[in-house]
Amino acid sequence: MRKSPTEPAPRRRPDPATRGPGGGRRHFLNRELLLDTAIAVIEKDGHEALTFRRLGAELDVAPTAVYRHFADKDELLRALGERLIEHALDGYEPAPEWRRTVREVAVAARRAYLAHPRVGALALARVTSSDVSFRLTDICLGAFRSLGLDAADAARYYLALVDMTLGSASLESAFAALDPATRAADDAVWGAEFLTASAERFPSLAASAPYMTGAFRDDHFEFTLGLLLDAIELRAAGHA
Amino acid sequence: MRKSPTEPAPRRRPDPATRGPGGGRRHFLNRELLLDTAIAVIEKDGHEALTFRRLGAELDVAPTAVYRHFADKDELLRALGERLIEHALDGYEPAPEWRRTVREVAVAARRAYLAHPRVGALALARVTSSDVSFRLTDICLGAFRSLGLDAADAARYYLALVDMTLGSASLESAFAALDPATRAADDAVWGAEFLTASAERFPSLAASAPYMTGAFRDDHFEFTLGLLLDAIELRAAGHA
DNA sequence: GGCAAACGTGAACGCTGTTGACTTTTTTGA
DNA sequence: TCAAAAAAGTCAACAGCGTTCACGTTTGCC
Repeated sequence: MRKSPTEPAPRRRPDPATRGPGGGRRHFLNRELLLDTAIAVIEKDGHEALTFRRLGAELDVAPTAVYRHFADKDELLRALGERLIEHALDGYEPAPEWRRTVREVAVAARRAYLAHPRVGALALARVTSSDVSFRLTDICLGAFRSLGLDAADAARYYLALVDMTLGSASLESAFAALDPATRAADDAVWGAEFLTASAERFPSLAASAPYMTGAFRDDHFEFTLGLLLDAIELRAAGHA
Repeated sequence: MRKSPTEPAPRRRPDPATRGPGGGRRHFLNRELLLDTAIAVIEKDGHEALTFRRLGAELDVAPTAVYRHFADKDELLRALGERLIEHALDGYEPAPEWRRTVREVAVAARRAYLAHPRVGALALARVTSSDVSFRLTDICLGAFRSLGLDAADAARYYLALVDMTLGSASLESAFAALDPATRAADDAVWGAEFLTASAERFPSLAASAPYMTGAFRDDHFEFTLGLLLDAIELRAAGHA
């Protein structure tokens, strides 16, 4: 954060004799370029590779040039989330069936928010200024309204949907950053250890152990989402 | 990570003349003390305050002493999650009613995993070695089994429950680390802007805007959880 | 053409997790 | 009982990150 101008940081001035050239206005950097570069970096090397230094290297600029376009990293990440949503869902038209609409939006949004563990939280922290996001919210609320729910209930179910979608993305994104050895240990151990070790003490666990994998496949999220939509449909029917 | 011993780091040796005293075995540090200190730090100042230096300061030891007890920060965080679960749920006995059981476990687990955004992901990455966690998994699976579900279905619903619970914790934990001004901006803007600005373009959004807050209250998670449990109950009935 | 604004640069800061050699204390085994 | 090994804590330092601030260059405006 930039400090109050009344309190200059006690920092040694660079020796003018050794200071190199300034940058000047080159007029090729802009937010969109930075964001698209950030997306490419994440897709190639994961979200932990997204540093200012990396962005600078990719675009042949000083890392600090990024601060001319984004106040700080959180602002970069917020804008990143919005851009990913636009890429995925700009121009989206609702499907004829409400469930399909909500599913398509949620699955795509989750995929977008997988980019970085903080993106979901940042999306929730500030009302977006993006027309695409407004429109998607409107579409989902409209889908719930088509079930006969009033505005307050539609909002409540929408927030449940958001919590689940962004939560799943946040969790999986954090998981993806763990080192592969840490992650890989899981499946093998569930399979081996509990078929034999603790069947008497934990019988339900022993019986289900072979099936306790796959929490992060896309179709697993869609399964959970389907449960949520079942419940919403059930409750809406109860309102009628 | 400690490197292979075949490849010493090219680092300048400290001048023996200036090197002070080593630490010796004082036998008062242990994992439990470190974990409980970590918990206290997080509760007092939030998860970003949890650094090795902070732990060292709290216990009057060098920060690097922590490495004698935990291989790295991830291992500390994993152990932290397990300890929090033990605090919350050790000795838990299932309620007479399956929904209440699952709800009590999920709400308490979510509360534990709010400690740090990475704890949920770390919990998923490795099969726990904690009896408490095994037992809780067994209890939840047992609750689903009591609905007449088979072992594979019980596992699938359990994973949905885990995804939702840990996801919600991960998201909210990340949200909690944002600065208060970023967080506070949200509610005011939902209230003001959309009652007036875009009602024609986004009618459902405009109607629901006054209700679009409160995503992070505990009762909101319980509402979403209730939806999930409704759906599980409905699908279990379809199996009968 | 000169000045102000915009934007990029470079040096440096503060902070974090981490490494590896050293020191001190405790434990072990003969 | 003593010496050696093990355990555990210390210290100095590293690499890397986000960030700040002063400087330098380019562009746009009057």
